[in-house]
Amino acid sequence: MPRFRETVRTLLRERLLDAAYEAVADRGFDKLRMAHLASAVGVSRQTLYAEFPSKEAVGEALFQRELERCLVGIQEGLDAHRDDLRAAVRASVGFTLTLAGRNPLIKAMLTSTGEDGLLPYLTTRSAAAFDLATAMTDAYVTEAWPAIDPVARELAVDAAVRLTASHIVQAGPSPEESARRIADTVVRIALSTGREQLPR
Amino acid sequence: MPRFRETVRTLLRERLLDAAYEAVADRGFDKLRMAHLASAVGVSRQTLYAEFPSKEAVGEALFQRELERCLVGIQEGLDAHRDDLRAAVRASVGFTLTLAGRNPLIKAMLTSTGEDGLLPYLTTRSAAAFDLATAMTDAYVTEAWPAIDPVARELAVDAAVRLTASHIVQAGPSPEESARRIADTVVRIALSTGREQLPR
DNA sequence: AATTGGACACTTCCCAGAGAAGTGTCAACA
DNA sequence: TGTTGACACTTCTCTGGGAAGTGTCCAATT
Repeated sequence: MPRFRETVRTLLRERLLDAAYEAVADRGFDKLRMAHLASAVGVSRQTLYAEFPSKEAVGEALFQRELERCLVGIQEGLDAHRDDLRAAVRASVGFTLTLAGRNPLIKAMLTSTGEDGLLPYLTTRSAAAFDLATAMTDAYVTEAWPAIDPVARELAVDAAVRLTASHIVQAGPSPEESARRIADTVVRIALSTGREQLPR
Repeated sequence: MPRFRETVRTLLRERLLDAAYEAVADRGFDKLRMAHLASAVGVSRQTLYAEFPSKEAVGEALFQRELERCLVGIQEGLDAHRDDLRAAVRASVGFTLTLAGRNPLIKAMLTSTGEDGLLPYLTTRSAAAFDLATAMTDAYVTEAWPAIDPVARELAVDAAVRLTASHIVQAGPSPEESARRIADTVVRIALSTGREQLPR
C-alpha cells in the first residue's frame, strides 16, 4: 500500500490547517507563530516546514481550503433547489452571508481592497476568488437551467456575486432578508429578455 | 447689507476646504496639519479654529462637500437623459466610476469597511453615504420614470448603487464598459414585473 | 469686533538603540 | 524519517527623550 504515506501526510496537513485556522480566527494571521502551530499539533517545527515551506504557504493553503468550502456550500445550496431558481439563489446567498458573518477569512476574501495589513495574498487573491466563484456559479447555472438566456445569465451571476459581497460589507437587517432581496433581484435579471418596454 | 460677513465667512470656508482637499488628496488625512492648512490659505490658526472647531470637523465638512458633489454629478448624469433610462444610468455610473478612480476620498466613502485607519468618520459615514445616495436616486427615478413598478424600482436602485460600489473595489476592464454592463443589468431589473416565466 | 501671535498644557509622533522573539536553514542524532 | 539544538538573519517590542501637533487662553494689534 504505497498510499499510506500520502494519507498520513494529508491527515497531518489537515490537522495543521485546522490549528492554523483556529489561531488565525481569533488572533489574526500576523500573530500566528510557526513554533506555536507545530507544538499545537504535536510535531516539530521541521516537519511543519516539510509540509509548508513557509508561513506564506500556510496562509495560501488556508485561504484555498476556505474558498473551496465556501464554493461547496454554494453548490449544495443550488443542488437543494434544482427546480426553483429563486430558492436556490436564496439558499446559496444566505449560506454565504451567514458564513461570512462569523468567518473572518471569508469576509476578508471578498472585501479586501489591499493594504489592510491582513494577508498580502488577499489583495491579489480576492480578485481571483471573485472570478472563480463567478465562473463556477455560471457553469452550474448553465447546466442546471439551460433555458435561461446566456446574456441574462451572465449578468445575473455577476450581479449575484457582487451583490452578495456588497451585503457582506454593508450588511442589511439580516442575512435571510438580504438573501431574499438578492434572490428576487437575480431572478428578475435572469428571466429578462433585454426587450422589455416601459409600461405607459 | 448684513450678509457681507456671512459671505466672507463662507468664502473663507470654501478656500479652507479647497486647501484641505488638496493636502488630503496627496498626503492623506492624518498628515494634514492645522497650522499648515491655516498658513496655506493665509490666515492664522485661530481663525481656522473659529471656522472649524477641530480637525475632525474639517474632515467631516470635507467629506460632506465631496459627497454632495458626487450626488450632483449623478443627478446631472440622470438629467442629461430623461428620455432614456439606460443612457441615464450609464452616464451616472460612468461619472461615479471615473470620479472614484482618481478621487481617493470618494473611493474611501463607498468602500471603507472600518478600521482602515483612514478617517474614523468614514466607518460610520460610509453607510450613511450609501443610504443617502440610494434615497436620492430612488426619489429622482420615482419622479422621472413614474411608470416603473415600485418594487422593481427599489431593487434596481439598490442594485445600481451596490454594483457601482462593487466595481470601484473590483474594477472591471474600463469604467465605460462597467457602466454599460451595470446599466444593462439595472434596466432589466427596473423593467421586470416579477411574474416572468422560464422559457421552455 | 475680528485677527493675530505668543504662550500654554497635553497628547501624539518619531527616532534611535537594545533586547526579545520569530523565521528559515543546517547538521548531528535517535 | 522525524526530532532536536544551534545558527544567521530579520522583524517585533519596548524604552526614553526630543520634536511636533492639537486645542485653549489672552494680550496686542488693526
